[in-house]
Amino acid sequence: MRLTEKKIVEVLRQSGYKITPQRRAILEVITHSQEHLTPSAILEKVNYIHPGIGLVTVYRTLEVLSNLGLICRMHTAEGCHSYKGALQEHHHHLTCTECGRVVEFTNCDLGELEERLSAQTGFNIESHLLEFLGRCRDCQKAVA
Amino acid sequence: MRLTEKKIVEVLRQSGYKITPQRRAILEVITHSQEHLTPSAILEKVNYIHPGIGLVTVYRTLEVLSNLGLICRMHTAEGCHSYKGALQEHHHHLTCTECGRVVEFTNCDLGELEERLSAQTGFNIESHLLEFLGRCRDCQKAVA
DNA sequence: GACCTAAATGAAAAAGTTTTTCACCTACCA
DNA sequence: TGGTAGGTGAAAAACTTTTTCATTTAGGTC
Repeated sequence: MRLTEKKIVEVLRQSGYKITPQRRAILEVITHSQEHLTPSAILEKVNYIHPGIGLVTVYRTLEVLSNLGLICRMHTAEGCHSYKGALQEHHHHLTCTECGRVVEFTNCDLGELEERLSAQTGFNIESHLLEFLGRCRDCQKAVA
Repeated sequence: MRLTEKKIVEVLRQSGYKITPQRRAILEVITHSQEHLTPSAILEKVNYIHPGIGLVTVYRTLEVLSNLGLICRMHTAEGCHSYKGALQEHHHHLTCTECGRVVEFTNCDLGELEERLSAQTGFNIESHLLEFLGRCRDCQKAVA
C-alpha cells in the first residue's frame, strides 16, 4: 500500500516537523501522482494549488520526506532527484528504459546472498540497492 | 574481464571515430580505475596524463563511449553521472558507506527473481543494478 | 611526406540544477 | 495570545551539463 497524505502528515508531526500549507501542497502532488517527478515538475504542479511556492521549499521538503522514508528518491536517466510516493514496505523498482514506467516489487530475497558476502568480506551490510531495467510490454510492441 | 583500452580503441576506430590523444587519456583513466568516476573526477585524473583537456571533451567522449556500450553509466545512490569501465563479466559492488572502499563480487543469482518478475510484468528485463552498502571491517573497528 | 576534409577540440558562454545565506514569517505549544 | 523554533522566499552562489564557434588535427588520398 502506498502511503496516504494523511499518514505522511501524521509521521511528519510525530517527527517534530511543522505542517505548513506548502508542505501540504507538495504532499498532495506527490501522493496523487503515479509517476516519478523531478523537483521542477513538482513545483509546476504545486503552483496550481499554491502559487508562489519557491523551488527551494520543494527541495527542502523533498529532502525531509525522503529522509523519513515517506517518499522514494529514484535514480533515472533524467537525473538524480526524481521522487515518487513511497510504499510502506521494503521494495524495489523495475523501470522501462524506453518510457520510464516504473513497476514496484517487494520480495527481493537477498538475505542469503547478503549473509554470504558478509561472511566473505567482513562487511556489516546495512542496505542494498536493487533495480531492474528493461522494456515494458508496450515498448516491446512499439519496436516490433 | 574488463574491456581493455586496446579493445576499446579498436571498436572506436571500426565505428568511424578518430583516436585522439585526449580520447586515449580518458580511456586510460577509465580502464585503469576500479571505481565509478564522475566527469569531474575523470577530468582531474586525465589532467595528470594530458594537461589541458577540457571538461567538455570529457563529456563528449563519455557520451560516445557510453553509446557504444564501451563504458557504463551508473545510476547509483551516490549520483547519476558516474561512469565505469564496462566489464565483460557481470559483477556487482559492495561499498563501504564510511570510507568508500569497494569490493566486487560476481555471483548474484538473480536469475530466478528476474524470471518471476518478467512473467509477472511482461517486461523484457535487460539488466539490473545491485549494490550493497555497509561498513567494512576497518570502519567497524574504528567506531568501536 | 604533403594535402584535404570531416571530425574533434578548447574556450567561453549559456542553460539548468542544487545549495547556501539571510531577513522575515508562522505553526504550534504553553 | 505570545514566544520561539522551525520554515519560507528571494537572491545569489556553487555546480553541472550543453551549446556555440573559431581553430586544430587524425587519418585517408595522392
